[in-house]
Amino acid sequence: MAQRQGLDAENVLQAAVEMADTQGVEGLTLAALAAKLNVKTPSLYNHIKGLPDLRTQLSRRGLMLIKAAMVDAVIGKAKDDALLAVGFAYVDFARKHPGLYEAISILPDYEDPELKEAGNDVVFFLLRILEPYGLSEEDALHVVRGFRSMVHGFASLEHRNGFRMGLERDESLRRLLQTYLRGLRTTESAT
Amino acid sequence: MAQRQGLDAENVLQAAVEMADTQGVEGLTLAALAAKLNVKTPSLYNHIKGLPDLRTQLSRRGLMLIKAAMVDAVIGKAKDDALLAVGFAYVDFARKHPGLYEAISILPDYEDPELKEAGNDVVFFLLRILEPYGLSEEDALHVVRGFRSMVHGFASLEHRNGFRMGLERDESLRRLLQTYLRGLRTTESAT
DNA sequence: TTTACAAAACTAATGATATTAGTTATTATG
DNA sequence: CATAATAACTAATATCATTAGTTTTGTAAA
Repeated sequence: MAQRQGLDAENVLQAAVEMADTQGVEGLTLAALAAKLNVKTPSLYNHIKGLPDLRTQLSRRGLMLIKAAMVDAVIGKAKDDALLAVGFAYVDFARKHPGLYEAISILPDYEDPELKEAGNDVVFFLLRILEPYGLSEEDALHVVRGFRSMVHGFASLEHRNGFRMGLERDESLRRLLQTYLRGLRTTESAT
Repeated sequence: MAQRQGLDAENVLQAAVEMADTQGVEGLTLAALAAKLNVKTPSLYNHIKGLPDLRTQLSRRGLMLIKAAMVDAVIGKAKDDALLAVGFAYVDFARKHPGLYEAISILPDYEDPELKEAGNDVVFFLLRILEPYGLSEEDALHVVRGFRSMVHGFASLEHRNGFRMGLERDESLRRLLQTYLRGLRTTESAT
């Protein structure tokens, strides 16, 4: 016994991601993770600080990946096309990585500086997409909040089986975003 | 010892609501709840089936109360005014009862029939508010999904401290809903 | 090649939690 | 007043996370 399994921090995080995506964040326990890695639970502490730390790492990784997906989606697109693509990329990420998405949205540690920065990154990214609209800074920030609310709300409800009617879900998202964007065109900023 | 505390199911649920609203759903443990009620942990099992059951009850109670708040908010209002009021009632409920709101949105038991019904109730309520718009049934259902996504997303992000810019949050919500509603006015259903 | 050190795994122990079984005490009812 | 229902209790078990201290293993230096 005591065969080395060649674990390292990245290894463990990878396994945690898989486990979260299949079992949900609730189901990600150190006991189960250790079993998956053919190791006793305390051995994990050579690679992570503990469960809260692991969850924070999960959030960071998730935020990094979802931002990458949004950046990728927007290549070669501008204005409404770009925003629509970003919205779908966001929701698709949540579909493909439910565990990571939970980790993002549950946000174990509000004060983690890396998480704060990654969050701000996303906001700045959205602001840049909004540049061509020529909004004031304040207006743009409100729009960013609105956009985040829409896509997060949609992804979150969908994840929880909140949409039970037999109705195309992609179509619902498309209409939501397009209706909002249409409203934006006919806007005089505040009412 | 063994003084009766006069507990019953409603009592225990009330205490659980308070604890969830102050400590968060995570912080609601049977051990802490029992301590708050001056009772040993196993005594709680005379009034609840267990922790999962308690959480389900919390969800049911939350859904009931948030629907009541929305119904109340809409009295004497119609169309855009009504929808705006409902949106604000929803978000305000989440602000006043963060624990109950968490319980609603985490949805411990997808399959609980009472929860299903309460969820459908909310959808039907929204559909009735949409009646004056004269939408087709399909269009209306998409709008309901959109509306729920917006208000849930907003409430959820706000709850998680997702809005860190120093910007009026009520104003962000107002603009989000109004922009969407404006888009709805200029719509030809599908694109 | 051998030795020595760092790191990875282990065992053992502790403390929190939920849950179940079985017991005692209290209250209400016949 | 007696009895039955029930609310509370104690004791026990199982699952977690976590810490301390030990053993093993791999690697790098002598």
